[in-house]
This record gives sequence, structure tokens and C-alpha cells, in this order.
Amino acid sequence: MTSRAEQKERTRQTLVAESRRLFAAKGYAAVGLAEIVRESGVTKGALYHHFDGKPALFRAVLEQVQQEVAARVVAAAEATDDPWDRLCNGCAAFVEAGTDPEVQRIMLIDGPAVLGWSEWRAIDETTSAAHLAEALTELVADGTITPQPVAPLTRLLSGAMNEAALWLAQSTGPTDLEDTLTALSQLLESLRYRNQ
Amino acid sequence: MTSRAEQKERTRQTLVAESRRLFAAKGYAAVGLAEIVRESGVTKGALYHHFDGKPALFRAVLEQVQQEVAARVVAAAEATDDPWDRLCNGCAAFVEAGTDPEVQRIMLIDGPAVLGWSEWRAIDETTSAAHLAEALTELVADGTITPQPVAPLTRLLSGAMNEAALWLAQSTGPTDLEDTLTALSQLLESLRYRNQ
DNA sequence: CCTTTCACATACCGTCGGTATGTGGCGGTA
DNA sequence: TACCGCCACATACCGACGGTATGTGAAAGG
Repeated sequence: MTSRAEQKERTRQTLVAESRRLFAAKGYAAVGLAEIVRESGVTKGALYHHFDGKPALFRAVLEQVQQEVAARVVAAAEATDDPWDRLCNGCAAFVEAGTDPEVQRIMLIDGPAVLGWSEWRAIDETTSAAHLAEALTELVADGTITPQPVAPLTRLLSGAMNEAALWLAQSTGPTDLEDTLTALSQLLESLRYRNQ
Repeated sequence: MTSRAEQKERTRQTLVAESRRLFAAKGYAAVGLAEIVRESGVTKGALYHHFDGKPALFRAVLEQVQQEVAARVVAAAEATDDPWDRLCNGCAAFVEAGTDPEVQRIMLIDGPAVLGWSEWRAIDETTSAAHLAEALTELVADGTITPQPVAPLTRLLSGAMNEAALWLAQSTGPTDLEDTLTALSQLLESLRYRNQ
């Protein structure tokens, strides 16, 4: 016995899941709504009943991806109690999560282009970047990090990790991930108060 | 007396210039070929005679933008002879160049989405990123920077500066540019050999 | 059991990127 | 200088796309 509300939610989730798979595999622009609804086993009418259009559907997909990445970051950060280690663990987890091709194409490549950078960043600010900014703020407050505005620092580190993840996804060297995390740790170390 | 070759080159440059203006103002996806050829005073036949399609036209625009940014970076770097100062000056110049909205939309937002990240990076590697990697390699060779692979470091710094430029373009604080460059200098300082 | 509602399905439209073909004038040749 | 071939475009057209207006049948409410 499937109620109407349950069926509606299932249809919506199917549309998000299938479009996520297709967007990740072929890129936003190369996926047609006809293909999405065909793979989802519904029609265009159903899609437009649930979403305002193609960008809105993509936005729902992006939010799902962002939340999954943020969950991985939080899980890694919570593995320790030391604030500094939480930052380092979270950054490493983010880079590794960003190496997933599905995450890449949706979150890092198409996201800003489809929704515009401002809207993309707004979503980012409520998920992964929020935790990064929070960790940095805490470390500034307890004196571990040199007093400074956290906003530009958050953007610098966020951009560095995004680009590193994109590079890692297609790099061939077996030590590239290790080298990148080492270099990232080196950059993070520069923030410590004793270095100033 | 305009020869046929001269006229051809003028038409091509007009198409690149007008499409660059439109792509920067409205974004790649929101600009139609009809609008481009109308603003250029030609027809679609002319466009397809010069370029293989819309992505190829965008690629020509992106290459022009990248070369202009690289020229600004090189000019700033050449203002001094000290390798370390050349790195710092070049990075600051890149961030400031990336703050231009025209550069942003084409080079940072639409570039990777339209051409794919690999092709985008290939262009980047021949212009701005090449100079960054070259500067880092030189500083590793002369012992200023801790010995390490330069490839991941190049990507980390490149991504950090890209994201910082995007943030700066719509940030409101009067000291945001200054704060960002300060934080960037702090990160660069961590690379110096004495810090290890 | 009847009616209302709503989660879709169907049919259709304007516009887009792309292509096939036509054409007029410049440039080399006799 | 008369001719001709070539080439830099212009014209006409196509399939596919995102989006919309409308129809429909089954579940929910009385």
C-alpha cells in the first residue's frame, strides 16, 4: 500500500538520482530532459511537476552531493577532539571526497557555471565551507592561529582544495595524493601563531 | 585597399571580440549564436567558416583572456630580479587580474564547464600556471623553497588564487583585497626552506 | 458513492546549435 | 584585360532542446 505522498517522494528521489548519475557521467549541458525522464521511467510532466526547470533539478542534485561531502568531512573531523587535528582531518577528507568524479563534475565543474558563482557559494557556505570557516574561527579564538580575518582564508583554502581534487582525479603519479596532502599540511602549518 | 586576408582576420577578430563581450556579460549558455553574429555584423555562415562551433569560438575567447592575464602576471614579475619577489608579485597580480568580472566569467566560471577541466587546464598550463610552476621550480632549485614536488603545489596555489579572485569580485569589505593578499603571503611564506 | 484534488501524462511551441548549399567578388593566369 | 577558379562569406533549412498548456485517472475526503 503506497500512499500518494510516498509515491510522490519516490518519484522525486528517482529523478534526482537518475539526473545525478547522468549529470556526473556526461555533464549538465550534454544531458537532455528527455533522457532524464526516460531513465527515470516518467515523463516530462512529472519532472516539471517536481522542479521548476533543468537548473532547479540540478540544484537539488548539487545540494545532495554537497551534503554528502559535508557529512564525510564532519565524520573525519569528529574522529578527534583536538581542534587543530579536526581542521587537518577535515581538509584531508574533503580533498579525498572531491576526488570522486561524480562529485567533481557536479560540485566543482558544472555547479558554478549552471547556478552562477554566488548561488553556488551560498550552497557551499551552508555545507563544507561552513565547517571550514567554523574550524578556523575556533582556532583563531583559542590562539592556535594567527589573528586574522577568516573569510579570505576560508576562500583561499577552499579553492586550493577544490583545484587539488580536480587535479588528483586525473593525475597519474602514485604519490600525488600523498604529495598534495603533505603540501596542504605545510600550508596549514603556516597559519599557526608561532610562525608569525 | 583591404586585401582578402586582412578582411578575413578582421572578421575573425570582430567575432572574438563581440562574443567575448557577450560571454562575459551574460555567460556562455545565455548567449546565442544569432546574437553574436548580429552584434558582429555578419551571419552564421561567417562564424562557422572561422570556427568549428560555439565551443571552439569560446575557446578562442578563453585563450585571448588567458594570454592577457598571463601578460599582466609576467609584467608584474619582471618588475624585480629577486626570484622570491617575482613569485609574490606575480601571485598578487594574478589575483587582481582575476578580479575583473570579464576574466572571471570566462576564465574561472564557464571555462572548465564548457571545455571540460582537462582542456581548460591545458590552456592554463601554457599561460598563467606555467609561470607559477616555473617560479616555484626555480625557488626549489635555488634552495629558497623546501624541496618538494611542484605540481601539487602549483595546483593548490592556483586554485586558492582563482577562488580568492571570485570571492573578491563580490565581496564588500574595503580591506578584503588587502586581507586576501596578506593571507596569501602568509601561505607562501610557509614554503620557505627555513620553516621546515 | 460521489466529488475533488493532485500527481502525473500528452501534445505542442519557439528557439537553439548546426549544416548544406548558394553566391559574389578578389586574385592569379593567358 | 578577359577569363576563371577559389574562397569568404550569405541564405535556407533541419533536428533537438527546454519549456508550457492542457488532459486524465486514481487516490483522498466527505
